[in-house]
Amino acid sequence: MAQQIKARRRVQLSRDRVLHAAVALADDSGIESLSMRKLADELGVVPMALYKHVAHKEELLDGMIDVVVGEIDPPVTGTDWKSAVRQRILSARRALLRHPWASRVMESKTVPTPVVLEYMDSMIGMFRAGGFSVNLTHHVMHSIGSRVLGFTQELFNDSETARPEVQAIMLREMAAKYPYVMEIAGAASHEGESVVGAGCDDQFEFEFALDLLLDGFERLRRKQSTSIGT
Amino acid sequence: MAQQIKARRRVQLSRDRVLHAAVALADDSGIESLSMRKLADELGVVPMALYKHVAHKEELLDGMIDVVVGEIDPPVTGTDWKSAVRQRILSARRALLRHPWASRVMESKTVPTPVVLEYMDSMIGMFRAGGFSVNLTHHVMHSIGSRVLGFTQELFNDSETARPEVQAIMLREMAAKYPYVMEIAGAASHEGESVVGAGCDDQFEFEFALDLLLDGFERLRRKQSTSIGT
DNA sequence: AAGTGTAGGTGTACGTCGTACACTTGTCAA
DNA sequence: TTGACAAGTGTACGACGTACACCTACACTT
Repeated sequence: MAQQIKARRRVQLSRDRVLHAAVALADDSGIESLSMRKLADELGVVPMALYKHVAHKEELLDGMIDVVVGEIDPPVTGTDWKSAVRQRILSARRALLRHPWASRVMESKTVPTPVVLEYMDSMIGMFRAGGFSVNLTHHVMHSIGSRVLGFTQELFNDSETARPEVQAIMLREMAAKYPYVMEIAGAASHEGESVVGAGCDDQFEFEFALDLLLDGFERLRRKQSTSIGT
Repeated sequence: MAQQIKARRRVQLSRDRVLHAAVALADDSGIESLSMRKLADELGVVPMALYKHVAHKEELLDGMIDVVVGEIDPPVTGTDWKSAVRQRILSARRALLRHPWASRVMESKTVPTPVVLEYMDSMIGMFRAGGFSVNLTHHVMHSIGSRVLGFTQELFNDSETARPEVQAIMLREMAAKYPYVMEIAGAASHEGESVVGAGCDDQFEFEFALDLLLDGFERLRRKQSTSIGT
């Protein structure tokens, strides 16, 4: 009784409530008009209250991305790699269409969150399971590029490298959690001194995907009598 | 003499100088730390002086994009469509690598500038000249997607439609300046009431490109003994 | 029942941002 | 010489992210 009268000062804030409110707000007012102050307003709380649940706005954005990525369906099982990958990518697309700001926010990030890495890892796993070699999978992931989400480009940018020892520890951790990601990263960077990244030739990857598309175009051009090529 | 002593209060500002200074600043401090005030500083001028040359920050960003797009080489002539397109896209890529902020800024725009439209138009023209039908060209442009620049997706978003009469005039103007763009836009929207856009099935386009890639992947997977598929 | 540590919400304040608006100045045509 | 007009200035305002000190209510011990 007494408890009920004192009652919660609303529903009680939580990281999750903050994140979901932020996503909703961005969905219908646009990401550029999402401010800590408006978000706080929406939650019936003073701006600084949010900082008990997220360290700063950047972290809020990270969390929002994780919410979106969390909406992507897990891989379907019991089919060939192709339709499994296809369905997954279409599910990702649906999530991004629901939250049009998301791809832009992702593109502005340099370091992926664990949730994003997890998604990437399982995506890579689908190709590996489908019989793709490590190298081929690597190129193929680059080809898909923004189709897989939009952040493939510079997954590992080595600009903010920690001290080697720390890096080694992180590496071991990562290898445990994201085996497929590491497999690819490792294959690409055997000779380089930096353990991650830097071994991947961006230019090559770009042209690989470009030529894949151009070859496809040429094939279509040559038989332009199908319904699609009219 | 007297003129020389009075002398220019620096080199004299101009829209061009403003734009290029902005590009330079974004290039080496990042787009998110580019402010009107810092830009003014850089130019040895008070912030409000900039507003005599650009209406607001949005227009500054538009101008900056135009500068970047202006750096893309014109189409080479006297080859087959494929290598012409290839070289052009690689040139676009070089421009975007020089200005990493550009693709992100483009993605945040809903309406393309004339310079961008001009680029698109000439790109489309290359496919048409290469023997691609209007429809096929349309799909192919979508496939290339972010590879062509990053703003293909919703070139014509019909959210901010003007009154029909105005629209008709604009349409005629556009048809004169960007014939290839209009050809494609027209083909895609014959039945819809809105004259531009809305007649293009985004989902279809997405799957078209996706399948093109997946088919290419499958071909590669089946003969994984080449140097690339190891 | 009284005390106390702590997680969660508050209030105030600062520096930065974009830009409205009123002003000065420097240049050139008449 | 005048005076119009384009270019640069100065001041000011509201919105933003967030540091920092504070308060408050509950979960514990004792």
